Amino acid sequence: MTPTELATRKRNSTATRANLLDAATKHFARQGYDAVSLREIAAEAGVDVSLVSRYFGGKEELFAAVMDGCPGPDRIFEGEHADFGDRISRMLVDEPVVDGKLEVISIMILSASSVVASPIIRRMGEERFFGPFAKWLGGADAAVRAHLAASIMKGVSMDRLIQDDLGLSARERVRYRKRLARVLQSAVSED
Amino acid sequence: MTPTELATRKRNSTATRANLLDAATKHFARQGYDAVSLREIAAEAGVDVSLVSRYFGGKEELFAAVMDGCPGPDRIFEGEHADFGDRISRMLVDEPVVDGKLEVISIMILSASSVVASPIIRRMGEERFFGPFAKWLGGADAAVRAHLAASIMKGVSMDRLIQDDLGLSARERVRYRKRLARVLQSAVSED
DNA sequence: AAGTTTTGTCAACACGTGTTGACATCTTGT
DNA sequence: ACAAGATGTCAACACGTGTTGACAAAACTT
Repeated sequence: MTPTELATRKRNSTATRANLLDAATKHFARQGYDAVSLREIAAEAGVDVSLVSRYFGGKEELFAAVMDGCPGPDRIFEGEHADFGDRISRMLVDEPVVDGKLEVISIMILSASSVVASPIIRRMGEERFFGPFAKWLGGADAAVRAHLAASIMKGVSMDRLIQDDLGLSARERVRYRKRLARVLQSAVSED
Repeated sequence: MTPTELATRKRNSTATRANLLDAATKHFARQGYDAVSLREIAAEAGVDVSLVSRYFGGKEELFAAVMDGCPGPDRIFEGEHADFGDRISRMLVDEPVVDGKLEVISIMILSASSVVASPIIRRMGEERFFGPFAKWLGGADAAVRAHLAASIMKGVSMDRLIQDDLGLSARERVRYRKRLARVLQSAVSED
């Protein structure tokens, strides 16, 4: 199957599979596991619902595939350790929270209440998030520092999901961000 | 209606209303708005589902009533400002997260993804949480400091909801708590 | 060009949901 | 004691869900 065929074919299983995955990622990041119906996802991808079960096995496996494809901490935390607080606070407060690098956090937050998504989140979070994050941090108590920083990040993201402007004025938001930068840096600092 | 009657009557509307409210609070704090069915709540209260609609009007109004009855920040933050970080960190890390004073936070977290519960949370959170919290804190930038501290509290609570032991050993958890205390105190400090 | 496999659509299913109205039973006032 | 109102149960409803199997059309193989 040549690249040309990949683009010109009317029917293309790998392409629709990818479309399904993209649509699922988008919707899960906005509404969470339970609130999203497979029909919404399929409609967004432009295909029938039944293809989800055919290609992924079911809703649960689709969710696992989405989590698997999300950007890991290596893509999120790249940069200097000294800049951590400043860099992440800008990302958390200024960037859109439902797509881009923060997508995976949104999904974790909005799907935490689901009995079926929760175990997947716990497993993936440990394997692909806390583990690499702690390793990236290094030093003493790396796991503790990673978990605390991750908790703070989730909290801020959640408040932005509930209310995008955090219920603060633009001027207040700047002060919020600066304060958050200091707090995050302190959370991961080795002393 | 004498107190004796209140206890001896087989049928007591105010009592069943209270039972319904208690059961709803308990279940919403454990599973969130969407995941809980009215039949579960009614079964826990020992009555039929239809009474929910009769007494509260519907699921949405029941949720609003639950949020209304939850302990406010006055019950959560009572104490000295200098002890804030230490006190709250103990509460967040050591106490059970699904009942007691933290119930309202659990409900906010687990129901944030619901399209119907989210507006109620936003409204109640502002009226009965951030507002009083900021007033309790006092000083410059009180709203900013309150929001940041609340974000951190939610993040930690969420991680405990996903995994009660935070995925840490008992020894690590102690260090996590100490670090969290410092971070929280720094979040609300006035300088 | 015919036959076979892949890819997508459609209809139906079994289930659970919140809500509603009719009915039964307890409680109270006269 | 009897009627009236309050309180609770039951059955059904309309709807949306994830999943499954039969069928149609496209794409590939020979």
